[in-house]
Amino acid sequence: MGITIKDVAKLANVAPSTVSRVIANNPRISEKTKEKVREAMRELGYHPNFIARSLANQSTQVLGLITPGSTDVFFQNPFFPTVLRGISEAAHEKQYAVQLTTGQTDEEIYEGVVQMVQGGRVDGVVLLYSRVEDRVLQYLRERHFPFVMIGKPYEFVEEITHVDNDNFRAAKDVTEYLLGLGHERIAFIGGNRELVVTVERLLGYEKALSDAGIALKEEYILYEEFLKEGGQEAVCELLALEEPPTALVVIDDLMTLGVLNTLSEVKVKVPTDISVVSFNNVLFAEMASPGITSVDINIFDLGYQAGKSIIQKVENPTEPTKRIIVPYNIVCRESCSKI
Amino acid sequence: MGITIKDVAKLANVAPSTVSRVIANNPRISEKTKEKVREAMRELGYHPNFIARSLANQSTQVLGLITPGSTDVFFQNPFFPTVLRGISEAAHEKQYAVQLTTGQTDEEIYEGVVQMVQGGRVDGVVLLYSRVEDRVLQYLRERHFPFVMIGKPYEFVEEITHVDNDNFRAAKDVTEYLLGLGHERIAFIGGNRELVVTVERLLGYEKALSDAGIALKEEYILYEEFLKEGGQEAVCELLALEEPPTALVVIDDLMTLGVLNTLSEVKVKVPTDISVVSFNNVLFAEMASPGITSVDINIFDLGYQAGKSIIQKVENPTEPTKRIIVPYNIVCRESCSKI
DNA sequence: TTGTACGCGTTATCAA
DNA sequence: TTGATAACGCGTACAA
Repeated sequence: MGITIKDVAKLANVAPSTVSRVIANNPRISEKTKEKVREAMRELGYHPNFIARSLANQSTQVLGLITPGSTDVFFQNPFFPTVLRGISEAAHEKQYAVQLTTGQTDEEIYEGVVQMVQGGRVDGVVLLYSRVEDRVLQYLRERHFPFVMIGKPYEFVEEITHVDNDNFRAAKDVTEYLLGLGHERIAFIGGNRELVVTVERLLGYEKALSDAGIALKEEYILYEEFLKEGGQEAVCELLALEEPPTALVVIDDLMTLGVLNTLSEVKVKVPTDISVVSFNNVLFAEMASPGITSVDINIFDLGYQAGKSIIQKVENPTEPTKRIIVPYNIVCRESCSKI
Repeated sequence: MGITIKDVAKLANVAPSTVSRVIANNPRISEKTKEKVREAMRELGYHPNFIARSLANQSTQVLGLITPGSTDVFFQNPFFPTVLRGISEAAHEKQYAVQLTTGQTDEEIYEGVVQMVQGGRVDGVVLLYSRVEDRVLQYLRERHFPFVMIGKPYEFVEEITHVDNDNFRAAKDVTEYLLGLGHERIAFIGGNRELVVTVERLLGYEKALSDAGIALKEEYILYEEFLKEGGQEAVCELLALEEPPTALVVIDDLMTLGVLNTLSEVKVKVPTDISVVSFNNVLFAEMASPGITSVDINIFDLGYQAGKSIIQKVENPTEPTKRIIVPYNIVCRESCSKI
């Protein structure tokens, strides 16, 4: 079908291997033949066949991205396109292509990863999430397949290259910010408790409270799905309490949107009646009314660093384990006030 | 490195070709040897190598997705993850993998497509947008490379398989809806005018007005970027008019978010002072306050159908050109009222 | 500096 | 029903 190295070789009157070397810009080829070969390539409109190259090289120049099961939820969150853009940019810089897993359920995704990996479709993968006892992670570790993770590993922190924020501190910071405003009844609305990010932020929240000498209340700690519906449910539960909180730490802007919605429905005013801080600072943190005070975790950078790291690892297998902490900063808007 | 067909063959005491046939479930192999081979595969944990298979087959089982240049804008819109999910699901059903282009600028994307296509990385591609005089489209057509498009082709409508809504009618419908509410001064806020979707919806808007005997006003037709900032700018311009509109047709929910924001800043009330209808019905059409009356274009289905179509085309090159029209429906919320 | 020959892991054709 | 053997397009030792 397509133009191959042989066609070029014939036209340029050289051996196929010479053409191959010209493509690789091998210094041991004379400038003269290089030019001759390049001319032939141009004339024929030659483009190297990646598949054949991959087979010969045992390397594909493709990165695999692994989303958590329940892709529908994950994709809905603006977090996803933003990390994707970050990874994509890093990939582009180094001429890597990017492939996605396609399953919906955990099982499908797992199968997809096995196919990607064992099928030799990708040189390395990036895990877009971190959860407790993850089968995919375990598999990748067992096979010693190159990967990096976005988020903090649940186990083997020292052995897994990962890109993360200091979520513990971030959560501690925002909780202290609320404490500083005079709040004492502060609730925490987390996501799925199997996600490490939930755990880390919860720990930060708890630390801030205990440092301040405030007892933790079990009924102030909720875990919901990473959706606006999650936020809605949480609010209902909290408002039903006999001593409802005066401030909320919500783990994700999307959930916060649900929170704000429900609050406005039941005529609870933000921030006068209740203060809210959130995480991720995606687009609608700004667009919501009131604007949401949110921790900007630099999602793009998370992706970009992860992309760079996995490529380094692929190209240099002896690359040491790394932990990259991306800075965060709190963006204050109108969702908090003194008590 | 990995386990190959040869290892399996050796263990099962058959020829490599036999193993290959077992994998393909070739009916001319006896059940007995099939079982023997499968046992060996299990024992060794064999997984077929896609790269080798691709080379032999001249087919990769990979679909390429092509985003428009200015990926940053495109990715911000919830439209993207949703189509992606649709395509992804179709791909998964047929065991296809999905690869993304990675460039930012038009030029980079174009180069990426050429690499994908000529490099033999993908069997077919889906264009996630439709614009006037698109270089990528032209390239794909010239090479007779299998592709489908989401949106209506600018040219050669009969020759390009595409998945689209009837945007003309949808825009006409919503405009007539506003007319029915008594509005006569209706403005249109479009996206980039090179995008076919902008053109189609504009035509629908114009038709509705002219059918109603209302003269078009040039100053009521604006083109902005597909971002909330676009919506903001548009509003400023419109409000500066000596006869500002009483209703707006906005081409995208994200822009509408900007519109609402700006309106609320300048204390113009929706829907009492001005009515707004929008398109796409993404998550925050519902979450905005007031809720946005928006045309649900079934984004997921757009993607799913496109995925199915490109796979059909790849697997059967003689497949006739198709045009798939995905139905839409108007979701009424609180952003419109009688004048 | 360049050419020859083989291997990468499959599939497919042709014999047996 | 199965086994040799030749592709698929490229990279690379080894030879020249």
